[in-house]
Amino acid sequence: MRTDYALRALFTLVEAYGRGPIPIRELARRNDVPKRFLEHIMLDLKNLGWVDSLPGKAGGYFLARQPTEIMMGEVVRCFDGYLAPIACVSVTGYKRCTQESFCRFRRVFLDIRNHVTRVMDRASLATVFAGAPVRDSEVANVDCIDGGGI
Amino acid sequence: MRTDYALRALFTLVEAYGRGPIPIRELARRNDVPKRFLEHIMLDLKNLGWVDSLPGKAGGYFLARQPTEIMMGEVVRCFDGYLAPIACVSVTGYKRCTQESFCRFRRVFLDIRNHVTRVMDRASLATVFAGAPVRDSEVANVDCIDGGGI
DNA sequence: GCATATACGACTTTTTTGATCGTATTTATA
DNA sequence: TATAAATACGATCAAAAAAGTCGTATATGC
Ligand code: SF4
Ligand code: SF4
Repeated sequence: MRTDYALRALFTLVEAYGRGPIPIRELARRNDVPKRFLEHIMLDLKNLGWVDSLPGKAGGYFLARQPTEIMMGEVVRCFDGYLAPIACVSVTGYKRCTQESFCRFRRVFLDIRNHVTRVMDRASLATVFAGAPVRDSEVANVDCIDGGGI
Repeated sequence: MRTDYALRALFTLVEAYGRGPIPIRELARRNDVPKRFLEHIMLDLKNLGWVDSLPGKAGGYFLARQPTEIMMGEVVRCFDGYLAPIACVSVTGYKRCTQESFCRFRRVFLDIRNHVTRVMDRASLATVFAGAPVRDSEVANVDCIDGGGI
C-alpha cells in the first residue's frame, strides 16, 4: 500500500501543481489514506526531494519538481526497493542466488524486468496524468493465449 | 520464495522427465531449498495435479503432465494468487479500489499486467527449459531511458 | 520386519506491513 | 504576542503473511 498511497498523493499534487500547498488532511481524505500513515509517506517524499512543504496556517504539501521530471519508476523503486519481479534480476536491489549459473526460468523474469523498467522509467507523472482512467472492460479483456485469468 | 522454490523443483523434474522419480532429499539438495519446507510445496504441486509421487524405497516425485503442458503463468498464479502487479488490475485476484474511476496510474499497471500475462502464459516448462541461462551482462545491461538502475 | 520414502497437520519464528500516538516545531494572522 | 493550524518525527504497536520446523502416520520394496 505504501507505494500506492505515495502515488495517489503525488498525482493529487500534480493536479494542483502551481496552485499552492494542500494540507495533508485534504490529501488523506481525497485519496482514502489513513492520515497519520500518510504523514510518514509524505515525509519520505519530501526527503527524497519530490515534494516540499510549508508548516503553519495555510500550509501543506506541494510538488518540488515539475511533473515532467518525476518518473513513476523512480518512485516505485524508492518505496519497493526495485522494479524487478525478483531480486536476482534487479540492479538496484540485486541479491545473488546460488542457482544463477544454470537456472532456466530466470530469463522469463529478466524479460519482465526489461519491460517493466522500459515502461516505468519513461512514464513521467505528467505523461501518466494526461492519460484517461482505465475502463472496466480493459481489465477484463485478457489477450493471453488461453484467455484465462490473470 | 515459495513460488521460486516450486519452479526450481519443477524444472529439476523437467530435466529428469521420463527417467523415474526423484526423492525430495535430492530435490532439496540440488536446488538449495530446506527439505522440510519443500515437502509442503511438493504436496501443493501434487494436489494441483502437476506432479505425482511414489512412496517407499526408490520413490520420489515426477512430473504428472508433459512439460509442454504446464505454463509458468499457471504455476506463479497458484502460488502468488495472481500475476498482476496490483490487485485492482487482476482478474483472478481482483480487489476493488475506491479510486478506480479516476485513478490515472492504474493504466501503467494494466500495461505491465498485459505483458506479464502474455509472456508467462505462453511459456511452457519445456520451452523455458530449452533456453539458455542468463548471462551476467544481460542483467547489468539496462536499456531503459536513463540507463539508470533497476 | 526393516529401511526409506511420502503425507500432513500443528507449531514456531521471523519479517513485513500498516497504522497509531505523543509531542515538538513552525507559521499566519487576529 | 497569543493562538490556531499546520508539518516533523521518533517510538511503538498490532496484525498478517511468509518462512521454516517437528512429530508422527502411512505406504512401498526388498
Ligand atoms: S532460482 Fe533462478 S530465478 Fe530464482 S532466484 Fe535463483 S536464479 Fe533467480
Ligand atoms: S489507487 Fe489506482 S492503482 Fe492503486 S489500487 Fe486504486 S485504482 Fe489501483
